[in-house]
Amino acid sequence: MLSDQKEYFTGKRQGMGFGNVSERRSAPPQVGVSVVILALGPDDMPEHGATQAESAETGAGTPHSRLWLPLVKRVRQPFLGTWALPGGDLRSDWSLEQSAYSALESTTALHPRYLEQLYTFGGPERSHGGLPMVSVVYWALVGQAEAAHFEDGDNVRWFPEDELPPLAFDHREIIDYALLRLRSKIEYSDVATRLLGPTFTLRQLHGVYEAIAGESLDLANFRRKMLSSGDLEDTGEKVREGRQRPAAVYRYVPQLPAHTGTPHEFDGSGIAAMAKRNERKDVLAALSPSAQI
Amino acid sequence: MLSDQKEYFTGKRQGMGFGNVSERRSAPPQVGVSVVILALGPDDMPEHGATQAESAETGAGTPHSRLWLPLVKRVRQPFLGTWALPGGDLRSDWSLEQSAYSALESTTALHPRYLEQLYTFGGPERSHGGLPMVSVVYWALVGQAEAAHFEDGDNVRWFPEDELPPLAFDHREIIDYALLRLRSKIEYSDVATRLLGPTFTLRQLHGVYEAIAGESLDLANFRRKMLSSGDLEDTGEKVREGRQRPAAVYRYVPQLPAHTGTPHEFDGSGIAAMAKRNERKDVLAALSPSAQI
DNA sequence: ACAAAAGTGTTAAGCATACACCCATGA
DNA sequence: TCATGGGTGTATGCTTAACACTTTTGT
Repeated sequence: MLSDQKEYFTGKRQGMGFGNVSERRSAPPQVGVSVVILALGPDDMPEHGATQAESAETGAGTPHSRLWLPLVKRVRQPFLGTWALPGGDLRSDWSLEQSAYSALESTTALHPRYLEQLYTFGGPERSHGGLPMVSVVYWALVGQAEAAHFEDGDNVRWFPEDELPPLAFDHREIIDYALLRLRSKIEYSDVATRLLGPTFTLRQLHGVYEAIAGESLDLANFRRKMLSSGDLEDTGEKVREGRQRPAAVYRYVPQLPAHTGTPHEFDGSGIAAMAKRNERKDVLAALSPSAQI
Repeated sequence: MLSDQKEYFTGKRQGMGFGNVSERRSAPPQVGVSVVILALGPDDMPEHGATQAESAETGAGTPHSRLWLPLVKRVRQPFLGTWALPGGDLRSDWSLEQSAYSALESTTALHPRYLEQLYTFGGPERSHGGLPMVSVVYWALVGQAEAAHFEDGDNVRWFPEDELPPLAFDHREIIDYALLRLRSKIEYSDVATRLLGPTFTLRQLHGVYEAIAGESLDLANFRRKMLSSGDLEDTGEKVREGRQRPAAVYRYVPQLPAHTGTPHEFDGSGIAAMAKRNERKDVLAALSPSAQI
């Protein structure tokens, strides 16, 4: 990741004079932040109409959208030229969340609808010749509309979750873990809504669940379960996705603003500050998760 | 942006002399590790026999054991003299888990039966005049027998979870979060067994669940549920706790060695290394969790 | 009218809960 | 033989899952 490479060179340049290997080994590690950014891919975007119909024909394959994530190409050793997670430094005058938000924003120009600490990775085996590095990793969800821009930059490119290139450091395992967390969390949390826009039809939400869970869910029961949760509010609008009967459009309105399982997330204060700093108040409103551990 | 950031920080670090407050604020924070250590308290230790019977008489109060945790008294500013979580430095030649294990062991001389990363805390608001600090926090469970020693040292003391003294920094919130995680995890994981010894009766296990969940569970149903999980193996032994019929003794034997929700825990390799280093192989065997996220 | 998707109803199976009951043991 | 905890049986209610069915819309 970027921060890994950076620290590597920082150590070299700064001339701290590591006398030998053992001295360097026992020195405290550097810290950085990385982000696994997830968004629904363009495969079966309902907007694209035709794709939807023909993919439904396919017997065996799942006609679901896939998850995509942006990676950045490393411009330094180790792993020069290899794809890696977006990352950056930890600033001590920012919260961890803010640092993660900043890393996300500066590499992808996206604004997440969800941001949560994933895990902190460390240990000697992940340096690969660089300086020892502890990475506080966050994972983020980006809404459909935002992610639709999908402007692959020169050093940033989106990849589907199941067709990842070789990755630097232990970033492959980190991504796998993020996907695991997402798949786990979708069953008892509201994260699915964060991959769509602020409003959505039940069929869209159903599609997200199926895409992420990887199994097909009875639409009728899904509908009932969702509606009985009381967290979906009918906007009154109707939208036609295909050529048939229009579907009701819902908005996610958490009834009990419970915690997500991580501290700091009772409110989105960290995000709020970030959003404010960047004059994007809408992000603020979108980020008030409600779920259980 | 990232490269801007990098140069920025590189320049700052090089001199090592932080000129003023704003420069110090933007410098990268230090990293450390802390541990929330939990064990069942001596309140209603089944071994003590008599206590068990009389506490059952008490109508309103819960006769359950309480959770206790060891705290250390700070010998530096800020918060000099205040109780705080055990902690230590991160060594770059150790895994995070090993560093946590080491911090735990060196302050309490205990060997945990469970160790898992809790969360990483950071941000400017937690310094309180000290250096900016990022704390990778682990939580640990210690078995009944181990914890029974309970030798309060000069600077280490055990406190019951519901009678904590004022704590340094944000350690109170950290502990609360650890308890939240424990209470959440006990419902779908095997963590309860880690608070007892390697073998236990169903009644003992039931007691742990009640103590942690805070609600009373039907013993008959609890028994069925546990046995039907297939993770309990009858050792064939019988033990009398009171003066009545002896109870069967079980051992926890996870059927599917699934993951706990955190990476690195698929095996207890980090712990294994630590245990080996300290010539305590039994710890190794005890640490192979099986649960879900 | 027909096709396709939106949306509702109905029933069976499974699981959790409550609690009645029998069994084993020492005093 | 009695008290106490160990251990089993069973009825009830709720949730889940499966799928048949009705409704709405554009063609």
